[in-house]
Amino acid sequence: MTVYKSDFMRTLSERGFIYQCSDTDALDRLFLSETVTAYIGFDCTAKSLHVGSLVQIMMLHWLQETGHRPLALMGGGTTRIGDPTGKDEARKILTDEEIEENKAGIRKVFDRFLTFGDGPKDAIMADNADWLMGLRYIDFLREIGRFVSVNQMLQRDSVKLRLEREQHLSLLEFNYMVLQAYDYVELTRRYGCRLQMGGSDQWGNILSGVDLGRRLTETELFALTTPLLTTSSGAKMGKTADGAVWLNADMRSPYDYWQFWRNTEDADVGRFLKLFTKLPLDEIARLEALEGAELNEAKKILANEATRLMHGDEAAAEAAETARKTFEEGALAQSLPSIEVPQTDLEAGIGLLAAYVQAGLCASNGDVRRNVKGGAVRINDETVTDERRTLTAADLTSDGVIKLSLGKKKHILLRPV
RNA sequence: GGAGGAGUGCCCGAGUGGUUAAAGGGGACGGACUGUAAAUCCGUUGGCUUUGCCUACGUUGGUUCGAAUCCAACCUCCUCCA
Repeated sequence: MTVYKSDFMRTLSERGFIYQCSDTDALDRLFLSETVTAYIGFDCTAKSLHVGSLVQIMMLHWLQETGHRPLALMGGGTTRIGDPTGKDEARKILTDEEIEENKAGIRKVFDRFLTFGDGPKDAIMADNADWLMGLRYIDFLREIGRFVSVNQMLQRDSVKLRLEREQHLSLLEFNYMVLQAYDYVELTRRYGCRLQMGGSDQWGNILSGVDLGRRLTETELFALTTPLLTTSSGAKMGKTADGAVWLNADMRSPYDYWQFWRNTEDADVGRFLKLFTKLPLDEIARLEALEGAELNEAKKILANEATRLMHGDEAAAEAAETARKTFEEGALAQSLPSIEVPQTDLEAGIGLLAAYVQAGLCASNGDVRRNVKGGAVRINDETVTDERRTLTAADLTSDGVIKLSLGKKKHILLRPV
């Protein structure tokens, strides 16, 4: 491993953030000599970012931590195009309202990890809609387009794969990387930005910006990517049956977030501790050296720390306590995620199928039926064998709730109101 | 512009008139085993008011008692020719 002199590069390197970099030595020197502004772009394709973006967010956090200036770029403009990278086909076109709503949701996350303001080291949030929306086609082609090589674009994986897989690629999507490249230049002009970071899938897009920057601003710009995050058994990070592991609390509760980290595979514990917590490396080394069941302690610490960063001390402690009661005591924890149903509905009797679908434990009635057959459905810890069972006030426990479980790990409380 | 080939479920991929909600694999979910892990084994994997009905094999129409399978047009991709 290269030994870096700057705090930022050393930290990133030691903690496993670096996958590719356009010029590590020069970048290291840059970080030693000045306060560097670096950016990462986030498209507004959903109301929240998910754990897949967390590595990126942590990088911005470390950037500020080591005395530099992070810039979070909202893709308010580029989201109107849709990044073809890694996609088989164009995503559906989002409406302006959806994009604005998504942007608002995504912004919230950054307040937890960055300090914004007007000072020289305060983080900046920008939106590429500000300069992309007003572009004029012919002007843009003449000023920027002449410096963009189609030959090079065709070599980029995002494009090449599409073509090789015999899938349609529209001019709209093809332009995405040109706009991303232009973003980089624009940020260099506006904020003196010198570095763009991103996931490894963004390497091509980022380099396009570096090339364009060299031609237009005669400044050396840098590119740095993180490794694609997969679990040791090869699955993509953060993708589960119930979808992505969202960061926003209203889309995935702190308890479920905590559980996500608690269920980390053994082989990933050390790697994740380095990437997703701020624990000192010697402490991490101690934790990942644990073996067998003892590793569970390390997983709890991982869950605690990751949840703390995301949702705060209180939420993390509560999630840990809920998990302890549920899994270690087998007791009913009042703080499990819950859904509310009107008292009157309960008195009338709620169908098992409806309850599970409403709780989000199953996708459809048929899904519940299948799980009943498979013995996965339990009410108040008793296995249900009759799919036509109804839930009534008689099912309320002494705590006044009904515990719906799917499998061993998913529990939702049903609360009458 | 011309000739030929292709488009199947979350993904890959078989199927070329009824027995096909569609083989097989992957993934995912559930069960067993464990440590709320991995690996392994087993089961499940379109929806619904479930002995039935509805939706689904690029899109839209058509032929037929009956179509993923035949025909037409369109969309997209590939190969060759101009």
